Amino acid sequence: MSKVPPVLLDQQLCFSIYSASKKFNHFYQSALAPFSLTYPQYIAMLVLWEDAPLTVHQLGERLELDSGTLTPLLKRLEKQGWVSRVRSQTDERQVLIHLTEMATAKREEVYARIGQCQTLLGMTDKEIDDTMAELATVKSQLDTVSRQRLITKDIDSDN
Amino acid sequence: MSKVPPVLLDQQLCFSIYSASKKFNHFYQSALAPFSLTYPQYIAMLVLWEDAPLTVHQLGERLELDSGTLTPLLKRLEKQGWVSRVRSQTDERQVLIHLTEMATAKREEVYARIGQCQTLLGMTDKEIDDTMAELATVKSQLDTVSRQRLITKDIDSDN
DNA sequence: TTTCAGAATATTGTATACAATTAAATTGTT
DNA sequence: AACAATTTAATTGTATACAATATTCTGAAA
Repeated sequence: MSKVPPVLLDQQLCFSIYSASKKFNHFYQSALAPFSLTYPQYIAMLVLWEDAPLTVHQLGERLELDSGTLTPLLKRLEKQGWVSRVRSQTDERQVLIHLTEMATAKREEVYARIGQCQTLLGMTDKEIDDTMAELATVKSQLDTVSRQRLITKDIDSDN
Repeated sequence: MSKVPPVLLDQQLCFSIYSASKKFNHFYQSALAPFSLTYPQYIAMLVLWEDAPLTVHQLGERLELDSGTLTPLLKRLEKQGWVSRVRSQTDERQVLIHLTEMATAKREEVYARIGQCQTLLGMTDKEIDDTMAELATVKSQLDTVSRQRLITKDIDSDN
């Protein structure tokens, strides 16, 4: 009975976003190649440059990543000399992520590189703000829906 | 000398997109849990429902994924009964991905589920179109820039 | 036809992601 | 103090991504 409309990949907002996300990844990954930073490593550094030291948990809240992702990522950043991981004295459950001197020294250089990337992108501040505003709408919808004990099977019943 | 403006995570379009992409992933992943499809598996099925059979290469062009990602993904889809992978008779380099009967049978059911997801998202067609249009702009910029033999180190020189 | 450049897929290695579990430390309650 | 509940990181297992390489096959040129 039920004749449901076809779902075309090219009309899916999710794929649009998925694809854009991957392209941005590559873009920054190559722009940051001189620093040997992957994109997730780069955004971790951004947060740390804003606010270090931070616990793994605090960093994870900003990046929306959990320790399963962050622990190995931070170990790699440590091995490459960007951060140090230090057990907190006051609460031994926590690990504090500190910037190294190298990280502090390279901050401006990375900022400058990112500035160039933004220039290359060639979007006006307004275009960027508008796009981010639309994405914020999408994200808040997704959060709301996810929180609402998602879709129950029985909505399907048009058979 | 050079005082470069700080780079704040929350003002980065890339992070906005990265974050939205992950949320969409979870959203569809849970919506499609009854079918045991991950998000990348789901978009692969979408393309196949449009056009099967397709070679790995053709599928990869639509999804912007290479064989390094697709080969194992398709093996998992095969194991779960969604597709069959068949060496082409006419060109033995190629592997044709066919839909199984189960996949054909479940198509409408999945389409219906996605329809519900779109309803839950609560965005108008116009909002979705507008957002996708803005993302298309971003993506074409990223493509252009990437194609242009990317950023040379010397642009940095403001020291 | 032999050879060889190019094409298609698979494989290897590295790095995310994230659910689920574990382990250790802390807090709250009695 | 004792101990259950919670919190924080780390670990385990599965699934993407993607660069780089290997393998096999095809088609074109010599």
